[in-house]
Amino acid sequence: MTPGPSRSPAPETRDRILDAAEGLFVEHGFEATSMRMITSSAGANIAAVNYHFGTKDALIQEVFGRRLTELNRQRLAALDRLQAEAKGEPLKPSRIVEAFFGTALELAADTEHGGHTFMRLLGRTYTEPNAFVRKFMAEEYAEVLERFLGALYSALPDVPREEILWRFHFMMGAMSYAIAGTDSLQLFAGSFDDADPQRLMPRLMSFLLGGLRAPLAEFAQGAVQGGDREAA
Amino acid sequence: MTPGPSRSPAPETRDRILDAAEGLFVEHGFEATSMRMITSSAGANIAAVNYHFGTKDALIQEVFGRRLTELNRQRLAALDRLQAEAKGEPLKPSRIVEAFFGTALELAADTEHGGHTFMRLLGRTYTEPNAFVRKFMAEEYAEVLERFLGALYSALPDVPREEILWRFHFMMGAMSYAIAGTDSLQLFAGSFDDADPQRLMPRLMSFLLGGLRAPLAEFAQGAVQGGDREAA
DNA sequence: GTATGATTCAAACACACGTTTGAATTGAGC
DNA sequence: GCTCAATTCAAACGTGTGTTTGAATCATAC
Repeated sequence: MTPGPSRSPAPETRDRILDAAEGLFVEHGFEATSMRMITSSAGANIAAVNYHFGTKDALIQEVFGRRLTELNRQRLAALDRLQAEAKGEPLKPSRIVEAFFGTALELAADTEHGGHTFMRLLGRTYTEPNAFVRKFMAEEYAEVLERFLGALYSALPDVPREEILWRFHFMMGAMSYAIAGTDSLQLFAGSFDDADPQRLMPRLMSFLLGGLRAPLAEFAQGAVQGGDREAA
Repeated sequence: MTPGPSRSPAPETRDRILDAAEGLFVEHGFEATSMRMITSSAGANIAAVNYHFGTKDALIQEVFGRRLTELNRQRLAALDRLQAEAKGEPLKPSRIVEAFFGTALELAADTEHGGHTFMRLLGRTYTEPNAFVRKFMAEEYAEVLERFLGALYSALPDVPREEILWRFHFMMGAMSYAIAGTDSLQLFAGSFDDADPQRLMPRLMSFLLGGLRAPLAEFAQGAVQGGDREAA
């Protein structure tokens, strides 16, 4: 039962289901997207999803897996390239940030092959409550985060590691919202005519680097008066 | 049917349901939280929620309404105070940002009366797919965003309004993730021992102001080379 | 052409969902 | 003590969920 494709090259039903699921997950969320919505949108039978993937959770995992693995592979490749070019010299923090977030933004700018759709989904999923999804994401990110945080630690030896960690967290939030929140929540009513992903890249990069370079906060209570140490 | 409380002062069942719902929504999300989970957690009968609120959507709306209205009232009061003190002088952008985000961070630092729980929920909800929730949030935020963005436009007359809009968007993302993502996604494995909300405030503020002040990006394609104009 | 494995299909499974019902219980005002 | 409205309760409503079944169809190899 649930034999799985043994040696056939590319049955297209499987991919149609993945594409349909990806789009519907973005639009309605995981829980609110039913298997019947997915299969009918993909023009497949309801039983097809269990035949090809087993369970709904496994389908979710596969929706992420096929894109996230590749994204993180590219991120690591970009970091490898940087470190190879540097030949032992310390890396510029801005280049590290570009390798991580720029790679993601390039995927988000791809509106033709579903990259944009996926990045919207990914952005929302960082705060997804579903335990299964969380666990999967953590595993998928473990190596990448270790490598990039390590690179930043080396590039900024004078900045406390905890500060770097927090700022990386802040940066991920800014990027995720920039991508996921633009067209989903119309809080900023009618104002994002210029949601062109091509233009998002330089805008966001400038903001991220500004935040990374901000003076380190002192732990005075109340209003923040930034110190004069520069973080980056 | 569904008479609603007409003139009684404070039946406690209603509040127990709201508190239980708030906590469960944070933990599992809206869709994955059932009425039975809520009422059993609140020690109430399953029918109580429909008696007091009518529908699940109305309950969700009330969970947000009771806290978000107050938060935004405080934000506007803080801006009023700033503008009164300035007596016509232009406001410092950093003060405007503090009025908006600092007020929210203070609520997030309140772990005793559920403020922290609520802010985690709020952060995730900015990207919530549910159409009903989105519409409600947009209405609830309309006035506050108009006032604060207007204040920033006046404080930064030389910066294109679209840039200010984007940076505000980025800032909201950084804050939301900082609050919502800390304990939900353990991407940064085991590293956030120091998740003390009191310390989050100065850290995040420094980052946000750094991003706001970052040089404006030029729209060169490819890697970002920030211009030399300062945004704030 | 027939055998074999992969895939599709209509139908049903048991279960959980949000909501409703109508009777019981409570509590204050007279 | 009685009245009457507010509230609680057990039970059921109809519907949609993820998943499973077993037969039908398809495609390939011999």
